[in-house]
Formats: sequence, structure tokens, C-alpha cells
Amino acid sequence: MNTEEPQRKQRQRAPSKRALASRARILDSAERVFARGGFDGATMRDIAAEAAVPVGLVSHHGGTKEELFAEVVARRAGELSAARLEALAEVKAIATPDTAALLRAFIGPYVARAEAGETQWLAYARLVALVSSEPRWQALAQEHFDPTARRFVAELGQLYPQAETAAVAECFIYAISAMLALLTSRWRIAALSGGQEGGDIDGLIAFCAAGVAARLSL
Amino acid sequence: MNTEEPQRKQRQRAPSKRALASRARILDSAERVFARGGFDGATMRDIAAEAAVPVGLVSHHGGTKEELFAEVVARRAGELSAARLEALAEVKAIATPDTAALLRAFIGPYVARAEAGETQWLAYARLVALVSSEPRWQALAQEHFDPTARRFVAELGQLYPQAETAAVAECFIYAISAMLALLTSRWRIAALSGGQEGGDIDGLIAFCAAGVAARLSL
DNA sequence: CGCTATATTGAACAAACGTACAAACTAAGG
DNA sequence: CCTTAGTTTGTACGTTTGTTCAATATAGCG
Repeated sequence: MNTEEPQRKQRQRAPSKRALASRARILDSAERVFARGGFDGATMRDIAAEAAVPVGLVSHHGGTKEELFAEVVARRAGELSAARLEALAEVKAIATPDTAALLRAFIGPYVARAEAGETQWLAYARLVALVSSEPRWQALAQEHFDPTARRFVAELGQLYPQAETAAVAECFIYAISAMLALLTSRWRIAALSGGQEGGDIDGLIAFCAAGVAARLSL
Repeated sequence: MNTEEPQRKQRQRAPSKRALASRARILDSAERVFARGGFDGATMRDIAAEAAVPVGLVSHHGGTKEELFAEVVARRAGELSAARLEALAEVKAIATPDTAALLRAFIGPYVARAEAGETQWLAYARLVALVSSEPRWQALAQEHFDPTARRFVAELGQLYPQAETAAVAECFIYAISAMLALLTSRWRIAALSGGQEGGDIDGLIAFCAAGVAARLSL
């Protein structure tokens, strides 16, 4: 199973400050470029140009294009999962959470970061949507997203003991895609409503909570 | 505005049966390949190989890669819009439709085709998800999807006179992304529920109808 | 049939792609 | 300060990309 990493070649020296800065800049750049055009739509040269470094340096820090993509996905996944589980723990400490509280614990941390003006988190949302929908990245989704998602599905299931697990998972996927739609398709909402800005987290949670309750009480 | 089509070069001869068959086979092939890997993930040679024709023939019938993509999207959009508007007319003929009936008129024709074993419609769902989420294809979405979507948003708005148009559009986008999730992410539902199959149209509509009602009554 | 517009084929093109590499350069550790 | 592991740079290689093209085959039409 774990034969693929025989022994990580241990460094003899710590990376310099400049090297760490280059690496971070390249990962940020890759995040934006991957978000803009998907995996195949992005080129190593685009990433290098956006980071203002020569092409070779991208490979040096990021490895293969696939390795670079996986690393970009992995980078924020840890922080996101931790924040979600923490929000879940908080809400469970107070009282037995209802559907809306559970969904808010999952959705809130993401939307908060995306709306805090941190454009990188908004770009990351497009990546998550990509990884979540294309079977090609199933392994990435399984590793980085499934554990936390499973946890929330289990919590949700406790609120609807008579519902099958598949139905709970189905609802959860609906909620996730609605969340990603809010983050990535605001332009579409504006286009359909004649230019009005629309879409906030409270409306999203109201939508999803009611949907889950109705679907799982069938 | 319409200077791009000065005068469509009129054919002197009708296309032969074989030519029509080739053309259809190429479009079907392109639909599958585009659905599998997106626009950039697909190559003209993949499309040609799947259709079992030489590369040049793809260009001959499909034109540029972008033109081919646009044509693949356009091909089913007409039938889909017509079916949706017909379902809407039917449901309005009987009585004033409620939220669930409106959503069923929009979602039903699509899911029915996708579940009828016609794998091409399932592949097309991935294309629609792609066009609906990437700003790059905004023009295609505007031309082929927006008119019908606007119509349904208007109908939905009549049921919730106090709601802003942007809120109605927001709900509609949520419903669409849930529908596309049902069509394209069944593998994800199975992964989250330990392998169980899940997701049917009745559950989806129950979810969306309750969500819309709750969101627009805020 | 014989003519001709169209369809088909396979080869070829320049451009762009991911990656590898050697040389030049920096900075950490003794 | 000198050594050396690590970083940065520019270039170059072999593929694959979308598209074009001349030649060949086919089928519609008088």
C-alpha cells in the first residue's frame, strides 16, 4: 500500500527564505490559473508567467503538473476541514444541533473565507467544484474531502434516524453543489435577474436546511 | 451586430446520406469526448478516433474546435428547451402550478431523457454543467439556456410576489446545480454512503421545492 | 452514362506543450 | 571566508496540439 514513498530523501539543509517565498508564490499562481481554466486549460508557462518566474522553477518546486495540482488542492483542504470540524464541535457543545446548524458549520467556514476578500479562497472554490465533479480526481476527493463529508453525513443521519444513508448523502451533495454554485456562479444569478447582485449565506442555508428536512422526511 | 454571417454560402447540392451519418457520428463522438475531459481535455484526434474517422473529417464537418463544441451544445439545447416549455404549458393548462410542479416541468424532461438509458444525454449533462459554471462559455449559456431559464424564473416569481427577482434567480441556480449534481455526481453519493445507490428525481424535487419555498419566504 | 460538387483520406505544417538539463547564482553551516 | 547543498535561469528536446491541403473516392443530377 505505502510502497510508493520508500524513504523521503531527507534534506541536508533547510530551504532558504527566498525559496519558501518562491514556492508560495508559485502555488498561489497555480491556484489561480488552475481555477481559471481547469487542469488541462492551464499550462506550466501560464503559471510561471503569473508568478513571474522562469518555467523551470515551477517544476523545481511543484514537481509534475499533476503533483502541482494535487498540492494546490491539498494545501487549503487541511485548514478547511479543521475549521469545519471545529465549528461542528462548537455547535454541538451548546446543544443538540438542528439541520441548519449542521449545515452552517459545514458551509460557514468556507463562505466566510471566500467573502473575506481573500480572492485565493474564491479561486479555490472553483478547484473544489472541479475535483468534486470530475471522476478523474476521485482519489483527491476521497483523500481530502470525504473524511469530513462523511462525518457531517453521519451527524445529519442522527437527526433523521429513519432515513437511509444514501438519502442523507444525496442531500449533502445537493447542499454542497448549491454552496459551490453560490461561490462560483454569481455571474449567472446576475444574468438571470437582470443584473441584480444576489446570493448570501443565510439564504443558502435556509434553502438547504428546508430541502434536507423535506427530502429526508419523505 | 450580425456582420459575422454576411451571406451563408448556399450549397449547390444536398449532403449525401453517408455525409449526414458521418456528421452525426462525429457530433456524438465529440459530445462524449468533451463530456469526459472538458474542452481543453479533449483533442480533435480523440474525437476522430472515437468516431473512427480520420482527423481531417472532423474539421470538415465540425469546423474549428470551438465551433464544434458550440454545435454540440446547441444540438440538444433546442429539444430540451422545447420539452421544458411544453411541460410548463401542460402543467399550467390544468391549474395554477405550485413550486414543485414548476420545478418538475423544468427538471423532469432532462432527467427523464438521461435516465432513459440514452447515455448521450448523460454525457450532455456534463457539458451543461461545464457551460453553466465556466464564465468562458457565458455566451453559449446566454444564447441556449438563459431564455428558458428566465421564463421559469418569471413563473416562479409569480408564486412569491414579495420576493426579489435576484432571490428567485438564486434559488433557481441552486435547483439547477442540484439537478446537475444528481446527473453527474452519483459516484460521489455512492462513495459517501458506503456504496449504496442513491438519487432519484422525486427526492430531488422534494429537496428543491422545499428549499425554494423556505428561501423565498424569508 | 458523364459531369461535378461534395466527402474522404493521409500527410504535413507551425505552434505550444510538459519536462529535462547544464550552467550560473545564493545563501546556509562550519 | 570557503565549501557545498540548494536555488534560479535559459534553453533545448521530443510530443502532441489544431488546422490546412492536395489528392482520391463517392454520390447527386442532368
